[in-house]
Amino acid sequence: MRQRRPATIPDSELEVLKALWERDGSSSVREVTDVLAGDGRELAYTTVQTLLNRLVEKGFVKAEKAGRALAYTPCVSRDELVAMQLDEIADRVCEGDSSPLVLNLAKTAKFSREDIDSFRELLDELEERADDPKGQREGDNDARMAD
Amino acid sequence: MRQRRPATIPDSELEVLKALWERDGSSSVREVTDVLAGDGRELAYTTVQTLLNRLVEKGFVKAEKAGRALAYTPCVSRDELVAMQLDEIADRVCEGDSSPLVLNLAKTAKFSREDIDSFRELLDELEERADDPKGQREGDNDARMAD
DNA sequence: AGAAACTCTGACAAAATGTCGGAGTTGAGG
DNA sequence: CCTCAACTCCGACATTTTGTCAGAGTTTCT
Repeated sequence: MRQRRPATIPDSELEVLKALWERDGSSSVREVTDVLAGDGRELAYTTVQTLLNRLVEKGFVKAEKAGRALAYTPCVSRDELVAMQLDEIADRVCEGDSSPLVLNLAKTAKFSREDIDSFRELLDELEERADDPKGQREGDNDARMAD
Repeated sequence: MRQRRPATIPDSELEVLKALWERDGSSSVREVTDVLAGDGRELAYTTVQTLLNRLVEKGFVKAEKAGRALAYTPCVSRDELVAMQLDEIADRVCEGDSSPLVLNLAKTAKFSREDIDSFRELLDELEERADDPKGQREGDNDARMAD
């Protein structure tokens, strides 16, 4: 039985997931291990493997047979993970209401002019959507990989 | 040694913290226990006490002598906790950049017309501030970061 | 003082985390 | 075909964190 995705990923697992994002497409245990090593994070091969498998159990990563070994691929983009985490917070702390999150975030974070502009656009879009509930656009998954 | 505030509060502790928020001002162990019981969460007195003390260790709650017993008071408001959590996510998942959070949040969450309007206002304010980097002091920040 | 009521300290089992060692498998070389 | 080195997979294990208390201490009331 698939373990429900716990919006809380432990540090070590997150590092591994990031390594997967850092590379493109799927990776083998060895490759991930190397990426981490390159990042100054020296971990035993088996350790990485365990972390990778835990990520699979939790549904964040998918493993497929690729020749002799398994190839691991992230199931969630950074954006999706963020979305989950935010949802989790809204649920746990704010009884599911996410508006407080946005307000809070906007208040404390420091944004650039660009950011502000994107938000404006987003708001326009949201308003339209509110006017026209039928026009729900779904498929624009733009997973942005800053870094 | 004071445990650094881990932006991650376990469920049971969160429930207790919520109970504290639910009441006003400070509360005794007994009172919190009662609030929880009233919420259908039946916990032994000592259990509540432990949770309360852990919250104190973690810096989310403050305990002061009040007569024979200790009076527990939340050190962080719901909003502050939310802010911390958001910060944590930005740090862990987005290398400290919080804009993705807002974008994501805005995209998935469902907002009312009012919400959208408040955001617009907020953006206006932010933009002004960005134009005039010199001193807009908003004194409504009562973030008590004790030790 | 004695009983009641309430608080505080220490304990404990179960689950989550961080990190591997060693068995099993497979292609290359003798 | 057999052996060796390389690599993968299956647990294992020590800590830490979480969830929950029982029993010792202490203060108040009568």
